Amino acid sequence: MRKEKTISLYLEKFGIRPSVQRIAIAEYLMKHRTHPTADEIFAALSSQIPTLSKTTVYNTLKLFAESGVATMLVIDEKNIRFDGETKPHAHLKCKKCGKIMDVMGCRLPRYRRKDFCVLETQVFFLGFCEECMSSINHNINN
Amino acid sequence: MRKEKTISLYLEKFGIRPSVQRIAIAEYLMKHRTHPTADEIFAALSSQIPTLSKTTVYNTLKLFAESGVATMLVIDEKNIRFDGETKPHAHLKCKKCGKIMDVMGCRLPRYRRKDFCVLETQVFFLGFCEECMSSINHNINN
DNA sequence: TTTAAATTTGTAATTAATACAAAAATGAGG
DNA sequence: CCTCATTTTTGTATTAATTACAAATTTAAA
Repeated sequence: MRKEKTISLYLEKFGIRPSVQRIAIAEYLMKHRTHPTADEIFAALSSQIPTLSKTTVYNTLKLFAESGVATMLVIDEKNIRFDGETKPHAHLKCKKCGKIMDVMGCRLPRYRRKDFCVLETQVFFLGFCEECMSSINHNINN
Repeated sequence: MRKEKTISLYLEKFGIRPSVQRIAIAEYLMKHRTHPTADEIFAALSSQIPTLSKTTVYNTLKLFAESGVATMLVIDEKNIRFDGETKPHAHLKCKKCGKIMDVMGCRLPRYRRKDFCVLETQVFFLGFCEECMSSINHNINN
């Protein structure tokens, strides 16, 4: 496939040797903008790659995060999530259903100080999504 | 002690009945601006309250977070941290030593959209603190 | 084809957090 | 001062995400 070739080249740009597993995980991250957990990625890919191991998924995601292919999102108290979009952007998180959404059009704050070297800025807006908001209203009326 | 009285009244304002354990945990959070984990709080208080149980610490911190006495900080991939300062403010986190520091003088971004109700905004600046930066420089020179 | 290095896999271990039920403390009424 | 219901605390057992580690497999180069 042409797509695999593209992802291979992309990974190589970050100094990562492409493998079937790494390509599949990278492709999953790019196609699904759901900020998946390692477990979700494992579940989604294990039919496609039956021998896939959960450890490989963990190792690969760690490698991706360290080399800049993906971002590690520490936003959910249960699991670590991963984001294939590496351009800086903010996130929305629903406090009820846990859904995480991208916010591309919001300028991130800047901060400088001499005794700290800022490399990355993360902005999370926590609240209620539309569906959960209406279900809360419904409950109040009962 | 007078301090306990003050903390009692503070907890009651949030609808929380004061108990020896709750007062001690609230006091710890106010005195120590280190964004401690449940385990750190447990370790620090168990000499003062020998019968203290880790479950109580977890329960109390959850109660505090739900009622607004403290903020739950999901910033570290290992543990949840808690912050007794509830005024909105940003945080710095060192990627090397894991230290978390407050940033009081940085305006948080605002974001509105009709299909989401923002209740809370979290801003994290990740990077290297002064000590870790100099240790990295030192390693490069070796 | 051989061999070393890199990658993947599976299992076991670790550990933060939660569930749950018993024990203890608290507070109101009598 | 008792009694009883409610709240809070405690300890143990469980859950589940992540990591450690070593064996197996794959890859790439000589």
